[in-house]
Amino acid sequence: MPRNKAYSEDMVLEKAMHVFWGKGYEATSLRLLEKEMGINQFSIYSSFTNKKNLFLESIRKYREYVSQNVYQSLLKEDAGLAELKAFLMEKRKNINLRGCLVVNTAAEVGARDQSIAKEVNLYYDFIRDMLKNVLLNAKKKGEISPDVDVEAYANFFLGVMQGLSIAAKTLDESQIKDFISIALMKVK
Amino acid sequence: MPRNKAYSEDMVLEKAMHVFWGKGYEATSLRLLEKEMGINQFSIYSSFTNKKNLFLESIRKYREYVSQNVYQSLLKEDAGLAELKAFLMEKRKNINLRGCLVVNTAAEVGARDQSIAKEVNLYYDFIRDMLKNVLLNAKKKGEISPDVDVEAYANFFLGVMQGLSIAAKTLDESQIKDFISIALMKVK
DNA sequence: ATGAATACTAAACGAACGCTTTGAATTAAT
DNA sequence: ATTAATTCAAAGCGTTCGTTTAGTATTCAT
Repeated sequence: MPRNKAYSEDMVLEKAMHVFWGKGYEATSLRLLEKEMGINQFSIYSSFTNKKNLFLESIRKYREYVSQNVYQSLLKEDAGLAELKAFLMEKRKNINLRGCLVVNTAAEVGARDQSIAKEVNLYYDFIRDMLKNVLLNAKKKGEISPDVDVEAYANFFLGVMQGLSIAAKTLDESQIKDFISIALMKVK
Repeated sequence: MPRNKAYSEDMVLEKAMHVFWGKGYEATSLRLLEKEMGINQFSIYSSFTNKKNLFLESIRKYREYVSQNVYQSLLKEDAGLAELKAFLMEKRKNINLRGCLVVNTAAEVGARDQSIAKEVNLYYDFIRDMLKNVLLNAKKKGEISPDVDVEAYANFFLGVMQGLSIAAKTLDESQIKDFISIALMKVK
């Protein structure tokens, strides 16, 4: 009986994610979302309840997005130190002025909103797990010493990536190169 | 002839800085500033022109504030590696949930507003210069090898501090300790 | 074809926004 | 005392905010 939706919720969600990524939570208005998502406010609310929930879903979508478009090489089952080095070295020249949606969110919203903070933590758990797997593989391959503390180094590179997201907005390419090169010297 | 101001512009500016530090630029309303600064909107505008200019002046004030309350040990003429280690190690337990005003600003506003971006850059020049001086002193004292690239390591620690500001909002103390400890390894 | 259910457009809601103006209160030199 | 300058509290400017409502269009089982 019902009429069919004229849009894909998944596709308009990805568009919303890009808007939040570029402008942040507060500065993104529903009028802009309406324009960029290509559907009107009624549809936004009927599909995503309200602005905050749309934002929360955008963060989840972002995790999916970066898995496929940013971290794909590090998420390969057997990715090791070589992949980590290649990733960071390539990242520093291909800097994204929008930084990282989750870092931006942590900075903007911080711990002020619990549901958002929770989503941020889930994202970092995901990145940390990925890094732990990479370091474990590096050990197996003999790329790093067998007595490297994997958990500690995962937290180190997580911190480096957080710094990199800010540095990408404020430093120039050669300064970022310094940062990455020295960070990579810490592990062997 | 004129009546005297009932408030100190410098003191209300510092109060404004703390509000922006805690809430960010967009989320801080003039009504809240009015309340926290203890003066009314007319006075805010007659002293600081408009919200954006008040924000710019708050960033400048922040530089002055951290010089006296955060980085004082590193700004001492002869501060070296020992001071840097002590600073980072102490910072990791005394984490500030507000993070760093300038990192928050970089994440929130990014390069969208030129006058704000310029103020952000000035702040990082200041931090980088401080770090360069620390590393130069460390060389003189023999705490690090004479062929350490001071410029590069200054950029490295700048990146670490940017990461630390985000980590302070998202990671727990032991994870931050991992980050800092490894960052400090092998500066020599 | 009809009826029930859902999707869509467009307009509008009250509240809050950044910002400006008004007018009375206060000051200090004349 | 008068006068000119300045401060301050309060109200109000037009705009935009997130959200909702009304009314119309579309779909599909009967």
